[in-house]
Amino acid sequence: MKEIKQIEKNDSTEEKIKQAAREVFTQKGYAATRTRDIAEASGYNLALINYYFRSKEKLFDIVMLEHLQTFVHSILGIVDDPATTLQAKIEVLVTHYIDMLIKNPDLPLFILSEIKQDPSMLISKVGMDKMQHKELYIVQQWNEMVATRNKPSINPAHMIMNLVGMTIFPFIGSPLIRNRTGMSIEQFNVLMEERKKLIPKWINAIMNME
Amino acid sequence: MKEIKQIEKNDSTEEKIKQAAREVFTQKGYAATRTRDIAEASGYNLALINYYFRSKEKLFDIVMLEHLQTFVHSILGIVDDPATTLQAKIEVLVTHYIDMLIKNPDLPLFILSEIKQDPSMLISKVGMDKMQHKELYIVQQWNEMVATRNKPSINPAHMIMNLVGMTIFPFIGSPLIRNRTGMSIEQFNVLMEERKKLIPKWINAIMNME
DNA sequence: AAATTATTTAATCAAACGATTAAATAATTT
DNA sequence: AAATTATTTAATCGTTTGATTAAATAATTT
Repeated sequence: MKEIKQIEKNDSTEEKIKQAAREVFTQKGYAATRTRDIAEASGYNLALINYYFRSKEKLFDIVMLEHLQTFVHSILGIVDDPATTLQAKIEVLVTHYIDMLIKNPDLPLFILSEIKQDPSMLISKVGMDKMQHKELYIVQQWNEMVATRNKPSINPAHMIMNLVGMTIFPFIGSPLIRNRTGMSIEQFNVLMEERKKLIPKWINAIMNME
Repeated sequence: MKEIKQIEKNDSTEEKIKQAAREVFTQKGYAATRTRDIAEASGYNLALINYYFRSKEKLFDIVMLEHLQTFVHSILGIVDDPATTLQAKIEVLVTHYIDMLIKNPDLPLFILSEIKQDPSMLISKVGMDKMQHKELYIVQQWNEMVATRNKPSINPAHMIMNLVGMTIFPFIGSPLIRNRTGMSIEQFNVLMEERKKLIPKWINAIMNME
């Protein structure tokens, strides 16, 4: 056994600081986060934060890197699976992301805000340019679908925006939505659970219209 | 004529500072914006900024207030018009918002980020709780529609999220989308122009499915 | 031309913030 | 028990930042 001292990997001090940093950064954004906030949230002190991670920016880079990996993670496995239909892929994707977003509702706004501040991060801090042209199986399936379908063609970019927008936007707009409607987080999450099944149907309806 | 000295209202120094503040705040957010940035962007100096607006926060409040008014503005006029059909209202709304977002692509991410930081702003800094229960005409039209339609009913909240998500999300995700696809802003805007006509159709297809 | 107002200059303050350091103490390992 | 490692304490440094001030200059009005 390698794990004798630390029962769980996230029991180490370094990991606990990283966890705290993740929470604070994700909730407040880089600029509004003070290193002292992270110290307080972690239960350790300022000196130790810098002892482990050298600087605020280095700690942020690590947090952001892991976040982006969380986001990209397992997408490829879903999207590149020859065993599932296009329809099934959409269902799995939406379910997967809504589950993740219910657990991490701040993630989209945080990531999109920081990317906007520094889009070069996508290629510098993450090797996100690797799978650029990988000829994913889902692309092939998409092309087959639009070919065998005798409807006016739709720009795939539109459908991706629709799919991602319908899935992610409610979480980005959640504070506003909840404020306006008086919805609780629980009620909101019930709606999100409903959307797991609804969004694929809606995408389907859009594809088969006219 | 009241406007002899200043040909345009936005020729005054106060207005030019406010404009600069709007640009910087909207692009970088409150926390990442330094008062010195606003001074530089306005062409005036730090002392004058504080001379006119007392503090960074006061200036921010004004900017945010005007932004929220921009967002809410004319919605009521569209949504509460008894002369137009529900379908027509959706078309006008989408067109109106996409036009506005092409001119102000940073607005949604900025507003939603700052609202998230301080949701109480919606009622404190803006009188956004006035038109709370105003029994808008569009609500009546919606109820009529779902009544005369013999399809399974959909929670209106879902449809609003879909409509707003499909309209606004592309602008929020624009930096990421453009980075991934290599799209230029012009190409992106062409897509957004297309969506003016497409989104109402998609909403329609969703409403009439099953 | 004189008076008033707008804007700049430059210096400065106080507080906040990222970061470092050295020494003290606690916890763990050997 | 001794040695090593982890963490705290507390002080401090240098910089940034929001904000203020007083005096000088420019622009506008009277």
